[in-house]
Amino acid sequence: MNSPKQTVTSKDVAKLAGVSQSTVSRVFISGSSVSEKTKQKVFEAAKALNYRPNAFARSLTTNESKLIGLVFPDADYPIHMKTLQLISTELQKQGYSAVLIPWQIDDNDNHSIPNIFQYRVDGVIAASATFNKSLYEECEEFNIPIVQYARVVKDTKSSHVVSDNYAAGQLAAQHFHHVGTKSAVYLTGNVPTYTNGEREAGFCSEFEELTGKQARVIEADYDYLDSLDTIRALFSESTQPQAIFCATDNLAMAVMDIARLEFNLRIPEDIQVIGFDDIPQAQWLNYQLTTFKQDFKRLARESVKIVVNQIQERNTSLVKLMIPVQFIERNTTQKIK
Amino acid sequence: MNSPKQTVTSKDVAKLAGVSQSTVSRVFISGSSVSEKTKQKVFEAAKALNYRPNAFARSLTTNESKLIGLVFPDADYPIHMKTLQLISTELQKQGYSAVLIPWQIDDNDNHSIPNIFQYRVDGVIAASATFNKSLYEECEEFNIPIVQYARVVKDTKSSHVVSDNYAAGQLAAQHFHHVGTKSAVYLTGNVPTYTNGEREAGFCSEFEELTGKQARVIEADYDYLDSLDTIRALFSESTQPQAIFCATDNLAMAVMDIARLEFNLRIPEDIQVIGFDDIPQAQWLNYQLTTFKQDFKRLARESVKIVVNQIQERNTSLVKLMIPVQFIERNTTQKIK
DNA sequence: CTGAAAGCGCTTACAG
DNA sequence: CTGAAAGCGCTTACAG
Repeated sequence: MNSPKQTVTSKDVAKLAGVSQSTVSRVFISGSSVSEKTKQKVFEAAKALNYRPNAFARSLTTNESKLIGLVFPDADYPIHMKTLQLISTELQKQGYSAVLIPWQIDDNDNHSIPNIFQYRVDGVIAASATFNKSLYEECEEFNIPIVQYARVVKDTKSSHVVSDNYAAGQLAAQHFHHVGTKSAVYLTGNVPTYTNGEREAGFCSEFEELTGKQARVIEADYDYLDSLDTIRALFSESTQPQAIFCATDNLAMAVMDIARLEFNLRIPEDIQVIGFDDIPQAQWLNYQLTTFKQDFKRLARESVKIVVNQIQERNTSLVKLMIPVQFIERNTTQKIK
Repeated sequence: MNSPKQTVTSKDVAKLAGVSQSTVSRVFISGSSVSEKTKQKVFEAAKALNYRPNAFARSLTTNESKLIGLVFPDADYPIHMKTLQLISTELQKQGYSAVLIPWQIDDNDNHSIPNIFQYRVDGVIAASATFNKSLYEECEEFNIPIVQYARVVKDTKSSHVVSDNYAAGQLAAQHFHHVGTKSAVYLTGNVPTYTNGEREAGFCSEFEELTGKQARVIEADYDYLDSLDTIRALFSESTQPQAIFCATDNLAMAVMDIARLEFNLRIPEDIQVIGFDDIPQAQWLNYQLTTFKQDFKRLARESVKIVVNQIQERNTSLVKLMIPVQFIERNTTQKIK
């Protein structure tokens, strides 16, 4: 039953439709001048034969692949599948497909060419939080536009679209101030990222500006379990902060669990918590976490728009876009009266 | 600064290395007979020019693309990014790359050919839980092997590798029985899937076999929030089950939250809970959920192995693989004495 | 609007 | 082991 992969080509369609091969080709290129009548004939023949234009052959002549390389996000953070889906959908709308760029390209092994570049992607969207130097170099080498999604790696010749993390930090500080908070902590993860740095900077500067007191910055770990000891240590001190702004919801939930389960603290009465990301768990009965929501849909749409524009207009000017973030007030913060 | 995309071809390398174009080509095909000396010359020239073989041109002659279509999982389930990463890595090892097949191919819009098939993927791995009929039809049409990852859609000409869900159900029932449970519920989601059906069947038949009582099956919703009302209704009944086996960890955590926060039930003393998936939250202090862990690494490895084998050996016999599941006993079940 | 022909960058028999 | 040449399935000037 293993019929050999009989590929139907434009030649076959041409023969059946009684036209030349170039005419068939034209029919499948939007904007070409083909009479309605022949167009119909060709469509019929194509349908009868189940013809699909061969994208490889096409890209060989047009010198564009309609393929976008996608560096996908690190595992384990619940929000990322949506990202992927949004980007993929958005790309499809624009006539592009996504090919996955392996998360870790082995930087040492120079002999094995990262085979992804053999596919001549027209552009790259980088949604991974970790930095891959060789990727940027390759892209620059081959003049491939690259846009960073919800992240910023400095000193790279690349565009980015990112949430306004600084403003989020400011907002968190303002909220704490408005409800009378006098001491606050910014709880961060272990890997320094630009976006996280912005949150921290916005929070700390605004808190000091408003209250005259410095917010403490404590480094824990982005992983829930690995953050626990640091949080325990914090709560074991003689005086505890009145409010904690956490780099991620994950971290915020670790704080909540420790505070309530191990230190019998009430939230928000004894201690207030704000997270970042609005992961699904933030809405769970047990957490009801006040947090910030990024507009991932818009981030995806804009990222795609940017690469596509740079590809099609051969536009090399980099664009840096900042998207506002939404404050979601739930039950882990005190209400402003 | 917008240097035109100067593509370096094998011809350029040939000229620089002082050999013929076909020799250059041979150097980049493993197994071709080229003298060590010319090989070195070519490598040097290639490096100097930063040459990358053009995969499109290659696949045009070889009639294989080294591209695998990947139907990626539905959003919002925390475990899936790992899946993607594992599959992608595994593919890379085998010399393949993954191109994303949009989650929703519009079945109605027949005029717009799903452009993904213009890329002539050599095979497909389907990791989405939702069924896409046209995808299977396309694959069969074009004789493209397809393997389902951690899921089974019946009546399709496709291989699959899947966890032993039936055994997991049996194990859950056995555990409940061993600690003396007399009444149990299987709490399921809203979308019927084959894998979930297996869990249910294994659980119900084993529970009845061991205890002589029938387990109740209740349909909630895979979404945490949407499942809450059903769970509330269950706990509002006059008598409550002693144990609940949930189709997913998500569901199990909804049960726990409702039980503890709204009905003041103790877990596992008043009610036992078992989940399925071992999502990161299962280890959180607040949950410590007893659950089952799928061997995603192995699922990924086997899936890839199967497609690659079917591609390279032109092997059309379907393979159905079942991978054992690991029971992880935490604190939401009573201990066997 | 349509066709014949060249060319995209490779691989692969075929000679030598 | 190596080179010249045909061919993979398209697109795109060039004529008509």
